[in-house]
Amino acid sequence: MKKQHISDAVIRRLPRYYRYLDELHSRGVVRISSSTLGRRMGLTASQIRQDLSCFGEFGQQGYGYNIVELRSEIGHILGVDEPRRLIILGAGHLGHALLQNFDFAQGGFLLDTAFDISPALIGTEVNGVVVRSMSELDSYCAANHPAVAVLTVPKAAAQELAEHVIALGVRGLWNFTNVELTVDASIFVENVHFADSLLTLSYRIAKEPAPERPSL
Amino acid sequence: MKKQHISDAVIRRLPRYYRYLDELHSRGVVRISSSTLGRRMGLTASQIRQDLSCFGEFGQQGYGYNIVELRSEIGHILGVDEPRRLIILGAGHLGHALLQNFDFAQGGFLLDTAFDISPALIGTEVNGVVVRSMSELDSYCAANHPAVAVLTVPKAAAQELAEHVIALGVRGLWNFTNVELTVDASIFVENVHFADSLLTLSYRIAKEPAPERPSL
DNA sequence: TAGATTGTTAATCGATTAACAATC
DNA sequence: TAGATTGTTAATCGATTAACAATC
Repeated sequence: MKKQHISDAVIRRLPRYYRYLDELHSRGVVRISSSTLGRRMGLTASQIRQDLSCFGEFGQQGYGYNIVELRSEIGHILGVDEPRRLIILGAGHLGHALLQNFDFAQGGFLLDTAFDISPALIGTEVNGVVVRSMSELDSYCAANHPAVAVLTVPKAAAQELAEHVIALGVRGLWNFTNVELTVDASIFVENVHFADSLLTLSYRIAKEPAPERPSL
Repeated sequence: MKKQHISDAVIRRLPRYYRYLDELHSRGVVRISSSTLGRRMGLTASQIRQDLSCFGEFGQQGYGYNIVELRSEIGHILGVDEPRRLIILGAGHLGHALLQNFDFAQGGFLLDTAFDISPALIGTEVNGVVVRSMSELDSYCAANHPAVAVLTVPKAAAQELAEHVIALGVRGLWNFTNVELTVDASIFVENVHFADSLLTLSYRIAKEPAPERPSL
């Protein structure tokens, strides 16, 4: 039975399912039951069935789930088949690394432009994406209506730039800066806080005594 | 009252507290109550007091929390005052970006070496950190006992390399590759799955109809 | 002192797990 | 058909919120 409200916990598991089904598919697996998938992913079969039931009925009694079909359904739920335009703000080391390594198209995003203020970067092309001057940002947005902006600028520039692109119609921010952005509730913000992530690792290591190390 | 088991939800809020208290401190704020902090961070006062009470009693009735003191207590809980050695595996675009932008020392990590297999990178120095050949990995670990390895290698190399450094005594993995690592339960893995993160943004945008755009 | 705010206990809410009838 | 496995309802567990006595 389709649900009205989907919890954050469920939403965050969807990409994992998507990724894992992809891998199973590439290994030639055709179908899978919730119990097998659960065992493999470290989840309970109940949880998987509950999660999926938020969005519809994708399985078949006695058979399980067809992998290609379920993967495509989840992709649809995640919106990968509705291409949306995305821009990168800041083509420094991190922005550059994303341009080089990350497959935006696979997530359903169209990317053709990054923006920066550095004269050394403006006009260069990375992996088929042109770096333009921030001064062209307004006209680009007016013409292309990007839905998402990636914030890979210095911390100090983040809040102001975020407000600027929101005014230009951007609906979601992928925030790599180490600041808590303050924006209207209608704007979607997904934070990638490296420092926070590493500190959780630090905590776990600090808490757990080191196991006996076999003498080297 | 100190708690035995700390939930994951609490652990993930600690770095946020730490970061926010830092910001308040740098703005010259000396003390704060749980209700004010909650309002600012979008949490309830109850939750903050519950979270902190897992680790001890850091406040004072009628006064609230001293910011410098609380920040230092949380830093201690997170283990930032117990320096631990860290290595970067893979000095490509992403590893390079981390070397350039990320302050490992602030999280209590000592970093002096990255490893790569590319002859073009081996021997170069980035931000004071030397890139060495993977062939030196074993002897480096035997001599320096790094606690954490950052995985910024291609997907295909991740699992094998993870197992290798675990055998060399590494206790935590900061995994930037888009694979689910399979390792012993005693090893701490913190995943930074860019694709998963962006897909949650995609989902939210796909689900919520675009608001009326003021005509441009 | 009086007001403010803590740490903690109790109540509520939501998410996960278990159970099972339906059915492929 | 018989066995397997779904989707869903009910039970359990855990996390968040509310309430309040203690006390600075």
